[in-house]
Amino acid sequence: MSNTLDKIDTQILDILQTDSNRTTKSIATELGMTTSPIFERIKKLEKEGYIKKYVAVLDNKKIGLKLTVFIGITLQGHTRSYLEKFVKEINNFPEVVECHRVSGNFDYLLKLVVEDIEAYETFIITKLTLLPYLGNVQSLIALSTSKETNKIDLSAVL
Amino acid sequence: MSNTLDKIDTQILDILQTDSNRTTKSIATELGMTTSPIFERIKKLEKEGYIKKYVAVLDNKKIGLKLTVFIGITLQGHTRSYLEKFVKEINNFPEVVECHRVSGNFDYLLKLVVEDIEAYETFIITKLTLLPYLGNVQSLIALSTSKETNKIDLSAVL
DNA sequence: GTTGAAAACGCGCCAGA
DNA sequence: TCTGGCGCGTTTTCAAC
Repeated sequence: MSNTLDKIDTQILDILQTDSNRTTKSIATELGMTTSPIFERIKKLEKEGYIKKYVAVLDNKKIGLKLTVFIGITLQGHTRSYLEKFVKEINNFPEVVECHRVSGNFDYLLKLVVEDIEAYETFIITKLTLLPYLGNVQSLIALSTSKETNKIDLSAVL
Repeated sequence: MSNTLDKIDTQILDILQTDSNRTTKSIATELGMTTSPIFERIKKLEKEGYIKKYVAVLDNKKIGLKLTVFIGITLQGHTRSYLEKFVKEINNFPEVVECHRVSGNFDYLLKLVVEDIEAYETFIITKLTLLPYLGNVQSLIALSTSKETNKIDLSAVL
């Protein structure tokens, strides 16, 4: 069980993060191998956690969630126990799809996907601003999105 | 072909955006139905574009891409043709996983996934700052990420 | 919508190299 | 570790209700 990925592994990962419904056979053909080793490698990649899960990617806008917003937050109190509580609360909001602790001009950066401006305001008023020790809050509303993927660049790690 | 989604559709979408390897049978059982209608609905959701694709979600850090960075960018020139060229260039960088045109203190917000601080600096120096008309550039480096998903909140659109 | 069943497909196993 | 092939299970399709 080597701890590192070879070229074939990264090629498999690259294919699966583009389309996880590809059959082992079609992957095998593309990589010039047979199904068995490809199958074994995929299972290994899953078992060792390189592949976390398989998901369907939905069309947010078509479904009715038309607005993406990023919110930069500065906190006034920084006690450890409070930070944990703050993060826990934030993570429980279903509108919040990402929560990062960041360095720079903010303490936290959130990414939200909501229906519209109203839903965004509702979130701010009924959820976010109820949290204590909130300092500066700055929103960046996505007017348009030219790229949005979670396909990461595996060529960098080859 | 109704233009809107009913409760069963959203339940199916919710299941699939959590785990796309669920069989139609297990979904049918969970929702108290038989496989056939579930199968038909899934195909319809795919065909009509509610489901865009199926992908494997990888463990960035385990694979060696340990750093997530958000970059806010202000441009100095705003001619339409330049904006299009700028976006096109940005979208071609494999490190960039998201590019949003935003309102607020920046014109664009990028999300990058790279190996480490060095790779980030390399990106800034050899790619980003070569683009003309670049104004203010501000980076937010993710120190830790407590939530990162693209599972959107379907309860809002029910 | 449901049921049931048949066909096609891909998975997973195994022996062999 | 890869090859190739076979059997099992599932998916998918297609009847009829």
